[in-house]
This record gives sequence, C-alpha cells and structure tokens, in this order.
Amino acid sequence: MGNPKQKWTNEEEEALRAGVAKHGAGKWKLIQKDPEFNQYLHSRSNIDLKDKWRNMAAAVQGSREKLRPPRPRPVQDVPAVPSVPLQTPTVVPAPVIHESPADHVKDESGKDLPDAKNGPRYTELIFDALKDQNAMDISSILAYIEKMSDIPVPPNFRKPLGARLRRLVQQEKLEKVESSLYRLKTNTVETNASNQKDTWPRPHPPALYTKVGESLEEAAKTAAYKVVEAENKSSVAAEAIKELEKFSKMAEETDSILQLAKDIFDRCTTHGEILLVA
DNA sequence: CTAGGGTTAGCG
DNA sequence: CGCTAACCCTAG
Repeated sequence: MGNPKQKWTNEEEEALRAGVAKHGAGKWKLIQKDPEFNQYLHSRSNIDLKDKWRNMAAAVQGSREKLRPPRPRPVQDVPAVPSVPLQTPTVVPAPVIHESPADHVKDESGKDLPDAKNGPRYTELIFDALKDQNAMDISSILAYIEKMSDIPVPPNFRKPLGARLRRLVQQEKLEKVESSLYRLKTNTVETNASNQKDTWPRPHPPALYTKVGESLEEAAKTAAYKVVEAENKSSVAAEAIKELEKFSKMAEETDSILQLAKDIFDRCTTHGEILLVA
C-alpha cells in the first residue's frame, strides 16, 4: 500500500553518481548519509542505492551485450556510467588536504550539488579583474572570480586557476611581476587576442562535474567514461525527453571538462613529460 | 553494512 | 507474455 514503486528521478540518479564519484562504489550508507546528497536521497535507503547502481550497470553493459550475444570479454571493470573502479576500500579521495586561504562558497552542509558548469568565462573574468587592479596575486584573482561568478567556483579552484595563469603568461597575454603577482601585458603585439586558445569547437563529448587536481589517470578515465556514456546515449536516446534534457545539460558542461583537459595537458607539457597518444 | 539472489510491479 | 526496474531477503 505504501509502496507503489517509486521510480528514480534524474536528481536522485545524478546524486548517486556524484556520491559514488566522491566516496566510491560500495559506500552506500556513507553516500546516503552525506548531507551533500541526502537532500536527494533521503527517501532512499543504502540498499536502494546499491540496487539502483546495479541496475544502471546492467543497463549500460546490457545494451552492449545485446548487440553481441557471445561475450568474448569477461569485463572486469564497473559500468561505464558509474566510475571508480580503482578506488581503494578505505577513504579514497586524496584531494581534500591542502587548503588555501581562499575558502569560500560555504554550502551550509548540503543545499545543492557542486556542479562545475562554468569554465569558459573564467579567463574573461581574469582579464576583468586585472583590468581594474593592474596587478594582482592569485588569491585576489580568485576572490574576484568568486565574487563575480557567485556559486559555480569549485572548492579547490585555485590549482586550475594557477595553471591557467601560467598558461596565459606563456602565451604572453599576461606577465608575472614580483613573486606571484600577475598583470596585463599591454605592450607587445596584442593583435590576435584569440589565438585559437579561448574559443573551443565543442565536438560533442559530454561531461559531468569533475574534480580538479586529480591525477591524470583519473581524469583520463573519467573522460573515457563520459565518451562511453555519450555513445550509449546517442545510440539509445532517440525518444526519451528526459534523456534529451540531460544531454543538453551535459553539452553545456562540456566546456568545463575541456578546460580541465587543457589545464592538465598544460601541466604535463610544462613538466617536460611526453604524452604518447595512440 | 554490503553483495548477491530472489520477488513483484509496470510497461511494451 | 517477456523484460526491466524497484523492492525484498539473507548470507557473510
């Protein structure tokens, strides 16, 4: 009587995936208890989370299976949508230790998901900030961006921001003065403001929230999952309005992961490492 | 508390 | 009717 089969909503699904991405698959009770996701999962039990995760896995792998009755591949890793196979049983997420003076965006113990939707505007905000102050350090720039962009700034945005600043300096769009002060580079040839740098083509790979400061392996893995998800979606979602809505949302978020990939790539190349891509 | 198997309600 | 997804039960 009190159980008319409650279907999972988009928010719940998203919260579950976010929870798994954060705490790891298997920590159902922890995810359910986390105030960050509890607002979406309060009506679901830890067992429900596990079951739902299993269903999602079956849905993803099953679709591939349908086109291929014989299974040459045992498939040892988790489903495409879900991610976090290599996470160790104990507390996994490492990036939570280092903290900068620029803590912010509170979040009153869970009010909304930390979707990292923006990204393309950050460079513009950097120039705006420097336009006003002539010279600023990274903390000031960070504060400015936070003030101007309201909530979207990720918790540890300082690291990718630093990478971007360094890149801009390398492109001679900015110049570094003092120990860690940045200012606009006014002289020199400022002809082509956009060298192909700040305008992205936007292919179609979708992306969800991503954690900055993660290992390259993690980032690549996450990206790979997103691609798989995209393939899955485009081949199946030809009728579901809900899926369409989600897809358009992911398209908007594409910019953020692109920027993330650029930052990571920049960091690797500046460290003198070589990337071999098949 | 979690993983896995079993059961039932909806849907095409 | 068969399948999928939400729900339930239980061993470890």
